[in-house]
Amino acid sequence: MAQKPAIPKGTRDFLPAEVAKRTYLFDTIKKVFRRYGFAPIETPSFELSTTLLGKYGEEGDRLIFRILNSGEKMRKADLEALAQDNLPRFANSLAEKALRYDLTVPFARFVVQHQNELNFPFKRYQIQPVWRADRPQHGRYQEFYQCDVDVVGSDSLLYEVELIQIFDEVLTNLQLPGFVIQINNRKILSGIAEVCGVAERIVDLTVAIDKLDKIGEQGVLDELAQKGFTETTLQQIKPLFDFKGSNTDKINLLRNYLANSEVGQKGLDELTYVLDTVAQLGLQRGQLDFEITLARGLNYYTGAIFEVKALDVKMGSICGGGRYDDLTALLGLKNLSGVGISFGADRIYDVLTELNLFPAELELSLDVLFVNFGEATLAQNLHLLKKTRAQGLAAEIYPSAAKLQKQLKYANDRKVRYVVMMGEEELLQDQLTLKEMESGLQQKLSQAELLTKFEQLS
RNA sequence: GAGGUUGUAGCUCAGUUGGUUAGAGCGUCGGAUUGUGGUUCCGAAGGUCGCGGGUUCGAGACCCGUCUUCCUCCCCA
Repeated sequence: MAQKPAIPKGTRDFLPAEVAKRTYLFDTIKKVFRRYGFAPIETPSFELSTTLLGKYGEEGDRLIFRILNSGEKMRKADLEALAQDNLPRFANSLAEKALRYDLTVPFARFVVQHQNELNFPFKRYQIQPVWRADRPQHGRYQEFYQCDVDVVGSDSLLYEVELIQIFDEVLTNLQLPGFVIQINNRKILSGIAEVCGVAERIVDLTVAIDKLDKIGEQGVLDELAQKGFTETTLQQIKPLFDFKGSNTDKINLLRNYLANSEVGQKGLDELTYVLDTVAQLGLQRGQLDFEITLARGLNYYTGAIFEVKALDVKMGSICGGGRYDDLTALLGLKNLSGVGISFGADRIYDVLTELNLFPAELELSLDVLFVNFGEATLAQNLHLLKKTRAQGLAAEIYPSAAKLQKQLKYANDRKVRYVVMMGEEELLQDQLTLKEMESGLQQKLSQAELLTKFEQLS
């Protein structure tokens, strides 16, 4: 009966010390977002299933958490579909709502719905949890926060540049020592598919190429062969494996390789512009790499694709993003291009923890503790406590006149900076004892002197 | 969704081929004569051995199921 309570797999509780770190992380991110002119919005944690389904590809649909219909709505269950073993249709009839899978699709819905209330280009940021019915692993959770910035209503490549600057600024501000911002362009990938004569199979092609790092050239070829790509196609793909060197080297090789692909050339133009502009402006700690094999990213990307990886840690991508030209069209609003990126807060948290990069002062939760010496001195302590709080310091008084030893141990555990001791001894001399916990030094002060000192702190 | 792996006090882990009241370190709490923490000394509390079945005279150890952990795929932040 009295079983130990538990939480679902892939979810976590956050203790005060963890929340302090997460707040620091979110605040650092928000500060940069605001500086680039983005304003926050929020959307519901669950959407209508029809809004989400079909936007993330087949795999994506599988990972969407569905919310079971309740009450009378359960009667809507499509038993016929079940009888026919059509599980997807049956599932849809059981759940007309679902937890959001990311923040981009709900944002697209938001834009379509509020198009007449928004000014374009519309720049928004959004920091909220998302849910995925994934199998948990290191750095993969079923509930995690994404921090998204997106612009819709402009196809200007200046926004690609701006978003790269945001990657660089946020991660630099978080003191991350090294990270690579990988960039590619969906149009280049389309060009490759076109040149190889498999334009309609771009997804299978790019998904396989994306694994080059992991499974090697032969692995990629094997996977493609297995998926039914012909030997001729494989031969046309092979040269790509040798496209190495600097960003410009790779672009030059592709210029030639994609000579007969209009869309491919367009992709290279876009990429070149972005790379050149960023190079002129310079980055702080980030390194911007054109990665031909970068193909991931959801199906709805149409232009630039981004992915960021932290150096020296075993962790998947910590950020992602890209341009999507047709996402709002799926929801009924055409000709509205958008581009955006997402910071994976929980993964970044894990990286910062592993590299020990959180500022130490985040642990300080209480500035001042007043020792409780009992009824006789309580009123005067409470008044001084009130004045201390009025100065903006976090202060409290111990709830009972426990032994001094215990009260100081509490102060120590709470990592309190100062302890004020104002008992009968001190009050007789119209003084108090201020103890600085870290050094252990104590001094006698008047109440006025104490408040003057505190004023300088806050 | 596929395959593998893990689960013993709050935490990190011991626990011999199944055999008496399941242990340690750390942490927590209490104490070491009057108002001084982080170091030391003494003491105490705390475990349905993830959960549910089964095998056995007997199971923390073996079997099955289930949940969870971590890993490899798939996919992704």
